[in-house]
Amino acid sequence: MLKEERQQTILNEVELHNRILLTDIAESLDVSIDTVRRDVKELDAENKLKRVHGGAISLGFTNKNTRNANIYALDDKIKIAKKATTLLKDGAVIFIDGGTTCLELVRSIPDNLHLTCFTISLTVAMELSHKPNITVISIGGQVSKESQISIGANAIHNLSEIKVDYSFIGTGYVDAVYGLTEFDWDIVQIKKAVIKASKKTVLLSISEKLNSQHRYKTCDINAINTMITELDPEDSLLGAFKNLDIRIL
Amino acid sequence: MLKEERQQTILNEVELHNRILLTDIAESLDVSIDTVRRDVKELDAENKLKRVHGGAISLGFTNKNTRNANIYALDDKIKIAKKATTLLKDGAVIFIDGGTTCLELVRSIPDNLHLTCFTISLTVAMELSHKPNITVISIGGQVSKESQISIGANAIHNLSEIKVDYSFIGTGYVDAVYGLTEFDWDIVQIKKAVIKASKKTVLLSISEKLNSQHRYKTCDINAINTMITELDPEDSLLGAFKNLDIRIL
DNA sequence: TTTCATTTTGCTGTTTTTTGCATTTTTTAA
DNA sequence: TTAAAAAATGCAAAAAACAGCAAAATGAAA
Repeated sequence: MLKEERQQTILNEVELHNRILLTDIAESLDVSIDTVRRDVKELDAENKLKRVHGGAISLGFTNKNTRNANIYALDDKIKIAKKATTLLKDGAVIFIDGGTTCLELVRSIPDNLHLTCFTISLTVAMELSHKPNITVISIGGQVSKESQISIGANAIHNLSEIKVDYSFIGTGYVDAVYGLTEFDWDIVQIKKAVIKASKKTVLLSISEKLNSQHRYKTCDINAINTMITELDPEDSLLGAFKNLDIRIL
Repeated sequence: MLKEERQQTILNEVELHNRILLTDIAESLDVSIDTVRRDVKELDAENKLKRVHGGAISLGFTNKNTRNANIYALDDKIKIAKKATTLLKDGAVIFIDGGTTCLELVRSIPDNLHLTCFTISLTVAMELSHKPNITVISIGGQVSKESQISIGANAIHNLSEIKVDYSFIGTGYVDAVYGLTEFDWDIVQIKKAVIKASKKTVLLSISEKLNSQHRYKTCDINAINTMITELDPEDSLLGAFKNLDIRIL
């Protein structure tokens, strides 16, 4: 077998599976592991793949890392945000949660819309304040170091005194059976308060979060009036949510 | 499983759910917790995520917007901030105003100091939340578009229910005779509430603002306990403040 | 075909990396 | 303050990488 041919095979495998093990390749090509190692070393030098301990991975796979510098799955989140803006009516009073998806919603709000927006998120409040025609009201409270949102009794109390037309919330995990769940107890408490303070609740979630769950429960899935993902409403992934009393966008 | 692959999975989970537990990851990837811990340590060193006790959180959440590009008279403000930190005692409960000088104060707070900080400023709250050992409480209210601080009746009411050891405030204009004045009516109202909520009030102001005044009055100069400028306390520019009941730093 | 220089390959022993475990120290939360 | 959880530390086994070497393959020229 020619060296060129062998290296091409290695590249193929890498592109196909995003990663390979040197031992696997050596076995399947029936050459010594040293040969494969040297091949991979060369291919790495030619920037055809990335050499790692024990194998190699495709460049496309690692480049994801640099895109992470911005926002994970940004395209999907923009798609969701766009759909969510269709629910916004001029003059409405709404609540917007923290998180990157909700931040995209803020950025997608048309400039001509007059809104009153409540939020617990410092980042969202900041972004909203740059928008014209929007009255921003921040809900005070202890600031969570991780997520930079107001949590705790004070925030919950403040929420108990308002009633918004729509709330747009994210979630850590969502499942058709187990409902909305979170990693963090405090976050669950605040989200419960948000839902209670809303006439209608809209869940924004990328499809990757569907069918996942965690420790603490925010609410049953039917506490949500509308669910928005980046998928087409008819997508089979949303099947489990179809027969529930939820509007899917 | 390759190390790179594992780390990519960890990053994915972090980006997806904003935070993860090391134990969860260890279980789902079927590796020891030590391995996950080391991975997260590396990823943190590469600034791909933020390592926290027990897990990791996404940078998207905590990433500070480094658009604090050109602050006017930054050197002076840093000087003032440094002086102000000498007033901070471990365990104190303080209020920090908005504005760039106060922001520098936040940045100057030593990491070993334990403080409870109230603020009406979104920016200050954000910056404070990156500091260890500091409990941050944001005062909610309508968000002023210009200054990104909470104003209005709600914010004032919230302030009426607290009493802090020290408040560190800025001002638009300050004069030995006319006291602290502002351009903006709403700001004056909120500052009055802040002063009322403080045992002691510290004014941070660059010397350029001395001997200037404007339309609306916040308070008389003797409502201030300590005034800090970038000047030497003996500087002749501070002469007009010398004979008043103010400590000058 | 033979010869000879060059490249490629596989093997050996050594070094480095990775990983899991046990123990100690630190952090966190009650 | 104390008890539990997590992090740090040191260690050892296993896997992989490396370096050097010699055999094998290749290719060009005689």
